[in-house]
Amino acid sequence: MRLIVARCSVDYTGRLTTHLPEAVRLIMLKDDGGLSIWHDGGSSVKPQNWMTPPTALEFEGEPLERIVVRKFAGKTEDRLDIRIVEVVSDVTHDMGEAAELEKDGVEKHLQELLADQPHWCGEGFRLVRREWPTDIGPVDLMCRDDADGWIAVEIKRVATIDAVEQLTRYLGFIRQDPALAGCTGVLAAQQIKPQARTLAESRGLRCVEVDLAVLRGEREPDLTLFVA
Amino acid sequence: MRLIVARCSVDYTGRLTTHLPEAVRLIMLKDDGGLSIWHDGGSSVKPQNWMTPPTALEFEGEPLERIVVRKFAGKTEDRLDIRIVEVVSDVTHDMGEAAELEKDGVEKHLQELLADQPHWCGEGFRLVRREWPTDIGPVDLMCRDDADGWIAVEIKRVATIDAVEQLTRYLGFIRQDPALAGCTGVLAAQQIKPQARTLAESRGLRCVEVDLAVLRGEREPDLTLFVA
DNA sequence: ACTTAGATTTCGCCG
DNA sequence: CGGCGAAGTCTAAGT
Repeated sequence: MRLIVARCSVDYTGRLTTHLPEAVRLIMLKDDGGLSIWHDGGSSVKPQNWMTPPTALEFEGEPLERIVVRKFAGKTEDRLDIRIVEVVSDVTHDMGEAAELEKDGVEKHLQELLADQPHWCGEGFRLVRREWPTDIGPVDLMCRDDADGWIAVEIKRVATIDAVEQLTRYLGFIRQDPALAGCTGVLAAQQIKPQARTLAESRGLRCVEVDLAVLRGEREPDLTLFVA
Repeated sequence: MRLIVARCSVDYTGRLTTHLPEAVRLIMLKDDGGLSIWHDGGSSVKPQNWMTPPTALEFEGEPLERIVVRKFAGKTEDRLDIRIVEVVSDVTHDMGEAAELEKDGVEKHLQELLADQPHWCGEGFRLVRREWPTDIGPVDLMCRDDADGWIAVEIKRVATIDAVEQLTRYLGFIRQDPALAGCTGVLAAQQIKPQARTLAESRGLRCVEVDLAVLRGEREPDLTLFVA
């Protein structure tokens, strides 16, 4: 990884056009051709300008006066033009092997756990299939209950009004099939916003709050959940 | 801005849990308390871990052995624990005044261009007003056609299902006015996702794809657009 | 302060 | 490779 601290101005043309006036900035150059430009002010997590690989880099001048980064995204060319007035620092570090981030607790895990134990979504539920396709995208789970009724389940980490709208849309398409005309909906989430719950119930959709630790068998279910 | 290159491992707990095994990484510390952690592999534009300001930073050891970053987001604490095995480099640069990014070509510009040339949204369209107010927010454009019919236009750079929902909500409120009960809807965008088109057409909303370069008069319109 | 919508969103999965 | 949905989305604007 090469880190250049330099007084520079930057112009980008591609999906849009941007300009950065002259200032001291950090230019981060990765081995794969990725590049990002940073300043102390502004966003902490998003660069002022960037280019994702694959890129073609061009260095001009000694000392460095200009870096041109090109990328061919479809039919249009993306181009980043860095004009360097003064190089403050220019160092390269070998960071060795890649070390990937291990994540735990995202929506996918929740879906896997509920697919294995669909009874947490409703008593007697059994899984028919995950990612049940509709014309406007897949429903997370399609289940049937003791009475062989169909239930579409939408899973979220945090369920907002958008999740209710999403499930409603799915049901609209699912019910066009006469065999599934009686399909009902369940919204399952670690957390359900009060407004989402209100809207869901007004539309006849059931809401279920699930606990990741309970699904994993790491904790006993809270009995009050069954009373509520 | 402080740039630390160090062999370290990182643990994050907050909205989820992540772990980064030991490797050489760049730790970018901004003056406002923002922090991000980078490695040569992986994404070019997104850090492996980060914390947005406001944060509370704690430095331990001389030489540096540990950095703990804390953030209080509501009732839960976000925490980033950086264990440093070896500091390779540790430099600080003063980058001076902020220099903001000037952008051109985002959704707002598309709206300005279509307001000037509403006929791209539909034949014979003329603009009544931009940002036509409704109870739940303004519609991008309100137009009338040759037959004096009303048309609400929602503009997006990329139109997804959300854009269809948004236009549908607006129309629901607009049509409450008896004078506008017959108002129809048009979704205008540089790019319309297939599912958004499907949903829009199932609701009787027209879809129009527009070309920024054509709107600016920089390019001739593609005649096939009129045939389709 | 909180909500809503845009973003050069980025990222990952699945067709 | 393209479409689609999630993201520790982030961020800016409006209320």
